Amino acid sequence: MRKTTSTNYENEQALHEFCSAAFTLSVISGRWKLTILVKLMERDLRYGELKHAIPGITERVLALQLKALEEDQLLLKISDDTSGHLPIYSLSPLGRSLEAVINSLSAWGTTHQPIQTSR
Amino acid sequence: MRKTTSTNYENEQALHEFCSAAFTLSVISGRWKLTILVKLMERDLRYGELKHAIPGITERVLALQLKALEEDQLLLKISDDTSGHLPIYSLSPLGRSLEAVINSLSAWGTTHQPIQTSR
DNA sequence: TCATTTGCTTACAATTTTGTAAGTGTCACT
DNA sequence: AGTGACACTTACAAAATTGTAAGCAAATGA
Repeated sequence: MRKTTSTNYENEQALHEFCSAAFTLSVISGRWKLTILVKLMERDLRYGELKHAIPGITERVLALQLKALEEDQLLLKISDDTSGHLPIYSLSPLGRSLEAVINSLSAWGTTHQPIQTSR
Repeated sequence: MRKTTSTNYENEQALHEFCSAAFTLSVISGRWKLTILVKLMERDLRYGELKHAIPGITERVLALQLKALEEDQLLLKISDDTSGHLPIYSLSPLGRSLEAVINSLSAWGTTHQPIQTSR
């Protein structure tokens, strides 16, 4: 849980108020969030499918990031309680609206990322 | 200094290799980096000017973020050793090339950021 | 029905980032 | 020579994020 009484927290909030880019950044920042969003742009996925689609992510962190994305309304967790069972994660319209932002990030990275030396 | 032997570090590197958006994100992530970049888009500034332009930032963190931005080649630290004295921070062409990305982030934030309740 | 898979949660630890406070060296001015 | 502004650096601490390992309940499949 994050403290709401720290200088750190206050600084972040203040920045969001006078820099909307910083706000956007905070929504997509986090080790695996972008990857999750990109996967969900292709199609809706279940927890386990995400886990397999994202090598290296652990259960704990996947759950955390999904929860954060859900809290920020970028995705919906659809559990059909009446009949079905397994929940499915699906991008919300708000989540889909990030596509342009992600494309912009991708484009810059593709152009400017230094070539990785293979090992 | 960051450890290069941690799982955390390895995960980050791996992500950068297969998601260029994640790479871009890593370059602009950091509490005050965006703000510094935005200020420098307007005009070149000295350390002290940046400090005054960005309320809340501390000397230590300003120095750290400037160093990171410099290492990522987004800005130049120009110290005219021959005659002048005070170093000036100036965006590199690479730094300026981020303008489109930042605009994209700003646009999304402006449209989708929830209204702040004043206090 | 009973083991297995699935979708998580919990307790804990390592790592990373950010903040606090004080100090250092260079330069300018007096 | 002394004082102060400026551009940092250092030692330290707090906070935040990420990773490791295990556990657990509900749903599924045999």
